[in-house]
Amino acid sequence: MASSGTRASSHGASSHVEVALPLPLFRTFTYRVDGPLPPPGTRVLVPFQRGERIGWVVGPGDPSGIRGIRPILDVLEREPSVPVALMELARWMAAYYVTPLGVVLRSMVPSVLSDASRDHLTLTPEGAAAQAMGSPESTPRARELLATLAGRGGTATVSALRRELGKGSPWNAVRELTSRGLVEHEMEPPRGPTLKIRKVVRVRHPAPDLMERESLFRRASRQQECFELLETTEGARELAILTGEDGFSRSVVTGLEEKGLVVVEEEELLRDPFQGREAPGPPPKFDLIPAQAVAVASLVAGLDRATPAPFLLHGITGSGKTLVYIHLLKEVVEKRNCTAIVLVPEIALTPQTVGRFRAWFGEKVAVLHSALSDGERYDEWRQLRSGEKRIVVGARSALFAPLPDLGAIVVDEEHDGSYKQSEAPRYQARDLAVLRAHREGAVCVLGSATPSLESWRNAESGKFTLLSLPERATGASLPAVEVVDLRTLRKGDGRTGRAETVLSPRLVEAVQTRLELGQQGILLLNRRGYASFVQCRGCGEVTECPHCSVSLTFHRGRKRLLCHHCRHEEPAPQRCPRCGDTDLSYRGMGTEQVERIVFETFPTARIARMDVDTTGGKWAHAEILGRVERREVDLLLGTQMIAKGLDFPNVTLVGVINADVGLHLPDFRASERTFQLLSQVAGRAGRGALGGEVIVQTSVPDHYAIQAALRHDYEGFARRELKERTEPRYPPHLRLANVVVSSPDPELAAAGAEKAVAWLRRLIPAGTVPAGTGPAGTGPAGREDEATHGEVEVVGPAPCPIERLHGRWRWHFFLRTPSPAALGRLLDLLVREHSPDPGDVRISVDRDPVALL
DNA sequence: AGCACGCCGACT
DNA sequence: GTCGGCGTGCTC
Repeated sequence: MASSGTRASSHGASSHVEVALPLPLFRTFTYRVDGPLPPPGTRVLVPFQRGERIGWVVGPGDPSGIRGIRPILDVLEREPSVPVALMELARWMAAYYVTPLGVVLRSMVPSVLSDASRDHLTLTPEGAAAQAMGSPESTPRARELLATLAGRGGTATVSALRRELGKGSPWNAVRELTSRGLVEHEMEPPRGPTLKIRKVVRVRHPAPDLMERESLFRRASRQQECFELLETTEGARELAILTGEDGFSRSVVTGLEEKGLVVVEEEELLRDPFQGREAPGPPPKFDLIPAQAVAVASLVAGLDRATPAPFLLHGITGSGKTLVYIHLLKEVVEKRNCTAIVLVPEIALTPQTVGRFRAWFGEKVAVLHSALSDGERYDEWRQLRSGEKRIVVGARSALFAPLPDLGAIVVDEEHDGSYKQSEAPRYQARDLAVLRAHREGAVCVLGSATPSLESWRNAESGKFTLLSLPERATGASLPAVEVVDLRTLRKGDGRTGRAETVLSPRLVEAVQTRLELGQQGILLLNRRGYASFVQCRGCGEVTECPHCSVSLTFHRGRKRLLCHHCRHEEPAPQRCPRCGDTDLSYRGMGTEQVERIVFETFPTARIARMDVDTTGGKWAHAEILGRVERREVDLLLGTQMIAKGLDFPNVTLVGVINADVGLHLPDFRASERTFQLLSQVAGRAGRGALGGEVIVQTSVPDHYAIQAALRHDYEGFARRELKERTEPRYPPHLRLANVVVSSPDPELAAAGAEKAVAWLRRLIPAGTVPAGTGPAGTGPAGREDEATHGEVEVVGPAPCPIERLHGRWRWHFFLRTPSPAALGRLLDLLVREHSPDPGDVRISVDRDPVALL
């Protein structure tokens, strides 16, 4: 589609384009194009150094002053994979998140579209012979390569060999060996997007008449049967079915082909990720309650504005936010024939959520789920681009869906940390949703029971329009929340693990009641594994990860110690590795241990545990929830992944085993996250007619985050938390960037951070008023032109809270400012102009960080 | 990132 | 003398 047909307007002569490559280079490259100029957003194959790479055309190129311009090798698509609107968004992201444009573009398209070419090496017979004789005339490096290649069965990619050989480029050896005819070097063309194909046998027309049949088939009765079967199935049937279930051999089909009666065609198949999964039922017949109707009316009115202000939909758990979204989407998709994006946290992409959208919008919905294969993802993406599917439901990256005529963007659970990408480009999808909607004139709704303080403040300042759903749609009230003070359970005995300190008498009683009534309960503990550290009682030694400065978590099921950061694992020790003592204590209780204790306490209860360790398989997650839904489970136990979006009316009890996990982390958002988690999980209770209660166990019952959660008092929490963040000042009162300097060498990391800080401080004029002393409530400055570096304050450097990660030592510092423009300029200078000391020192910038660990 | 070029210590 | 270690600079 969109074949504008004006490609003949090229001036005949060759011209140039600017190409962005997905490499850590803050610049673009100019290439010559012979033929029509591909428009911005088009993927092209270009020669780069000694290889080929995929990049995106980002605009016309200027060849003046550049020597050795090379021509592009191929235009990879007729229609840009990145439409104009998204290209502009990409440029904004590149600048704001200080990331190369090509890296941003790569993150916007399905991964199959940016898969680069690969060099293949194959051992020739001569090469195999030479290798067998030790190849004395080769250089050592070439000999090594020859042996490695032989070890891999005679063929491998250069990058695989480089990994195995380590140290330095293998290309000298490759050239030496190819010139002597010992290996063959082939460039595999970049794999285009793969389409799933099925073979279909189709009757050719016109079909033979009866007379002809007589002579055609004669004694070929199987051919005749096969042909006649085809005629009864509208002239076509899948080859695999004919040769499978129908029992015809392939030679029968071949015979028909040779007689010219049928053709075997390849047909493109769309992979449907929900194929064979539960078919969505008919839409539930819910009427909107008044508050929902008001919200829908405001949103629909927004559709009529050219650039509607973003909406914050603050609705308590169970208030029916999803139904509000659905009514908005119906208006957008059905009445106005526009398209829409629905972002949800990854974990909420269960059949339960997805099913609701599919029930209302059926085949118009594309679902982008992390469990999709690359091919499935690509298929969904194509159908969105073509306009065949009008709604996308997906995690973070679904924001970049190439939808024409965008009408609305919904960000559900907008406070959720998973909207922030933790690798480059480190974007915040919620913020980009607001931006994309604004630029495309679409309505943006951010929904949550516990909005992020950033969004709450935007609502208070009038930048966002606040919509409230203060009551549950079913009329049910929020469950009563009760606190159990863990300190009173542990008098004089600090040991954990004893059943009565894990499950208080009060919680045991409440569970018991549920079991007797045939109702269900949810138990939350936000800590995986059995014990978060193993300590020797003799010498106090705690086993740490060899690559990270964190303790290893004991996983009892696997009898191993795991690092939750780098996935290092080792066998669980029988004795202390330092002093040999066999008296080891397992401290820091996790879900595995709670599962054991719950089982011992309630031997007849049917228990399911859900955390990343039990949800390995593609659908394991959905399977566990399915069992809960069918009431095959009495108690669901798990980490935070059970706190979101679940809607089971028979769940009448929520128990929080230990609310303090995470509350004392060195992160300014620790309280906010605790409040959100408690509020979300409490919202799982009493969603049906049966009512519900919540029991929260904690050692700090007076903490304001816990107190506010008890009272379901979001606004009270927000007021208090905003005050807590004024001294010292933290977002949302100002903007933050976290700069991490890392190296395998601790000295280099520290020195690198010091050097970067010194470099930045030289740019910041002395004596200017530092950020943070201005009047409270100063919003993100719109005074772009006046922005000076002086408005930015450097805090640090210091070692990161986790000093060592993946074998690298890490130091970090903050940049704080009320002026995003000033911060952006300073960061841009840092990545472009500042060069770290020699050695393996890396600097990474995280703008608007969500977690400082 | 990935590659080439260039300049210094321990091996054929 | 060479191999290859790493620092430096470039990639259209």
